[in-house]
Amino acid sequence: MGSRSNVVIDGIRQMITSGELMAGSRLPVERELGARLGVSRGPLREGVRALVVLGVLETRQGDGTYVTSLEPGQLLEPLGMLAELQSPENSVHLLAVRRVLEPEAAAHAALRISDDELAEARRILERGEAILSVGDDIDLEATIDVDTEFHRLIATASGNPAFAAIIDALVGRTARARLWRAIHQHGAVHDTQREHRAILDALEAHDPDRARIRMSVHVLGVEDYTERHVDEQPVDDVD
Amino acid sequence: MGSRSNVVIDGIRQMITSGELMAGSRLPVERELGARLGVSRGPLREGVRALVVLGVLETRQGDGTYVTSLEPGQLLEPLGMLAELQSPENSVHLLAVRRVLEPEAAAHAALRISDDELAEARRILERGEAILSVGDDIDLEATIDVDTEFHRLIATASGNPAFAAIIDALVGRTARARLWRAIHQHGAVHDTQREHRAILDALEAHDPDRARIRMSVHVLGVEDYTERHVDEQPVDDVD
DNA sequence: CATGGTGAAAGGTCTGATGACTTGGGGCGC
DNA sequence: GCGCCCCAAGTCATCAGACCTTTCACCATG
Repeated sequence: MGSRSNVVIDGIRQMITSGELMAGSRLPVERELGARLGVSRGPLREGVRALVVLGVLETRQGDGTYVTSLEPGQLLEPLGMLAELQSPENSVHLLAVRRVLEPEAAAHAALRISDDELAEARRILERGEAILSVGDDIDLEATIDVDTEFHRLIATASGNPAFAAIIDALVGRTARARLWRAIHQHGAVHDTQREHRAILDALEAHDPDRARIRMSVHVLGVEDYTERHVDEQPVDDVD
Repeated sequence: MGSRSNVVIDGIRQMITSGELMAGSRLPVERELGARLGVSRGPLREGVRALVVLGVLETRQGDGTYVTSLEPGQLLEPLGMLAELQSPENSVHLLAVRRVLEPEAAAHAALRISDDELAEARRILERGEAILSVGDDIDLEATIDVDTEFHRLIATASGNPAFAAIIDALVGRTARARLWRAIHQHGAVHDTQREHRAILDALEAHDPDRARIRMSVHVLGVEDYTERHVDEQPVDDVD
């Protein structure tokens, strides 16, 4: 096994679960922590860096190393990067998760969404309509942004940070450029906008059942497009 | 920003998304890769180690560094560790995710579960019944194992690796010792076993609707226990 | 042809030195 | 006395070099 740095990871993890380190706590200095775990600074830094990437620790140069808030949103953040590395065939599997989670999130959101959030959602969809009203030459990037923001807003409004974090990760760029190109080619961008509007209506009415169903239909449609166009050429756009 | 090692992570990630590195590919040697990314061995190793922990890379001493299969199960593995770091208040949020995902996974499993998997599920539940038949002095650890294995088997049998990976992570030790102690104190361990049996019946009948409902009820029950006992004393058991 | 040894190559670890950045306090000017 | 600036100590970030451990392939030997 890649031993020494795993010792570091396990050691720090146990220091947290045992309560010795709390959220926001500052860790001992590198040299001291290394001595305690029986490793030198090299492997120690490797382990710490890994936990930083996982969202468990946070280092501030010139200051020290701290435990993060350990909130779900923080810890599930790396999930986004992992979703991006998925091959198109697996996008179907990830969309299946969305199809289950997002309607539920929408239902929760319908019950507890605030007026401010509703106003924000309206603003997002108005931007979407402005983009579509220009005619044939649609700004695809902007359309994707609108879609992303709309879904994330609902996920957040659900009040469940775990929902929000997972949906956030899955709504991310996963095969999105290719997908939206396909949607655009089939003139379905207006359908998407209409579905978004229907979801918003349900949220405004604070009707969880309608919100759930509208969201289900919406994600199902996206899923259909994905399944139909898995075979198309890959688009390598770096972010 | 924690600069140099992030350069490494982004660099390797882009080498993968750009197709330069495929699943299973071998990376250049440390010194060469470091030279190419403009960093020395230290930060390079930090970045590589982080990607190893995320399940993206795999190092073999004396051999080289390779890209993993990049399958969802592989990449979502670290999710388990993150779930363990959650505070009890957040357990409710994680259980809400289970309540949504597991019934769907059970429905899928009902449609596609194999005879071998059904046999395995029966064996697991028989073990559970053996544990319960001894009388009052129930082996709680073994009971937790049975529960874990049963849920994971169904998640895997769903055929969706993303479902399986996320459920796997959430079914993990999250506040489980405390939870099961509460269930045991209320004499509800037999209820759990009975619910498991009902789920298995639905799977054997390949009836997705029944499987979904049975699983819903089961997880809902667990959720109730959790909500009722969040306030109890924490149990610090290291794995 | 099979088998065992041997060495090159790769990742793993340690050490020391240096740079970059943050923080807090002390000194200086007003 | 008050406030501002500057500096020095502490900390993480990086680099460089050396050595250890493990793996794999080639080759010599039986």
